[in-house]
Amino acid sequence: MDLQEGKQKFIESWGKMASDWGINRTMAQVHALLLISPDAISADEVMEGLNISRGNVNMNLRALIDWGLVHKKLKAGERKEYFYAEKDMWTVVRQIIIHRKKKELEPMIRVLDDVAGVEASCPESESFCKVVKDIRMLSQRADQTLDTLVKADSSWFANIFYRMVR
Amino acid sequence: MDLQEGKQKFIESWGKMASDWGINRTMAQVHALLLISPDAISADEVMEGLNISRGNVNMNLRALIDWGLVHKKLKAGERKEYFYAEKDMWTVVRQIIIHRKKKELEPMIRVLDDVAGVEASCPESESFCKVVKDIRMLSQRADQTLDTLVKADSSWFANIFYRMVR
DNA sequence: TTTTGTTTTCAAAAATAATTGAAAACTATG
DNA sequence: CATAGTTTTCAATTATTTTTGAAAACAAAA
Repeated sequence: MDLQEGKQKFIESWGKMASDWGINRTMAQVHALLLISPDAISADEVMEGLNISRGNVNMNLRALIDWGLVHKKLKAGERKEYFYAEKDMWTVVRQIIIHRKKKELEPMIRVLDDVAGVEASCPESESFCKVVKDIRMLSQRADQTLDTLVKADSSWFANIFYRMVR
Repeated sequence: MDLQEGKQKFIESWGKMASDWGINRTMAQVHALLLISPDAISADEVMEGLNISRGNVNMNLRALIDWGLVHKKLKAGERKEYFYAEKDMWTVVRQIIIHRKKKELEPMIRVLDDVAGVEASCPESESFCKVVKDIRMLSQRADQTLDTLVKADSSWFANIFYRMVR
């Protein structure tokens, strides 16, 4: 496998994984392309690199910036904008956690809190109340843990998995 | 909020969360319905409960059984099949981890291993090799950790988050 | 074997999500 | 202010995913 082929495979695979996880495939491919670019590149270069339209590139770069995974760079004396990816993988993981937690876990917890109000009438539906209680507890634990995780620093992160399994 | 409303909200919310995570919304709603049903129910009851077609119910029950989240129950003297959800949340989490790890993380790791072969020619693309190396290491760590997790028992699981954040 | 109740399949239809591309909106510069 | 380079928007199109429903397959009982 040569370098070009390897890059291609990496981009495709990153996109596939993302779409399995509910993230737009193209967004992940733009991310992958930037991750493996030594320098910041322009929207035109992304268009060309992935064969996608200008509008698509613009929207996905915007989303990536919103997720904190990509940054803008302005080159002196040039009007064009350049983009580069955050390459520190701990920061990438942290940003993804922050983003998805806010958009997905937190709303879920709010619903579970609401629904838990029904628990007053629990005896009449033990099954429902038990499930809500269990999932709610699990979600809250996850929420707390993720909060701690995102506040942790890189070296702590490097050890976390090791600590978990020891 | 009354019980009926609470159940409805729970089913919708579970479905929404699932589709955010790349899981078919209806599959999750069938799962939610079974989770909050005190007894095993038939495909007809699922059809009626969620207003979906027989084919859809059949396919999603099948998928849930494949994921190890739902089981079949045959009642003596009846030809109809009944279904009930696994209610132990640790088992639910474990089954989801097993399933998604096998279908998504492991193929990704295989691609990264392949692509890492390019590393031989690394000096000519430091950026690419560095990213692949970092993601590969991260994925392998996650893989090992998840293996340990799925082998762990329920009480261990109950403590894991606590241990992580202490 | 035939009938009847039930599950399964899968091509076609519907619903949802992503993409395009051209026009509008910006914005630096002359 | 006007021009030109660039980014942004978004209605229309295209692609993908999900759902339907009727027919086929299956299996227990008559």
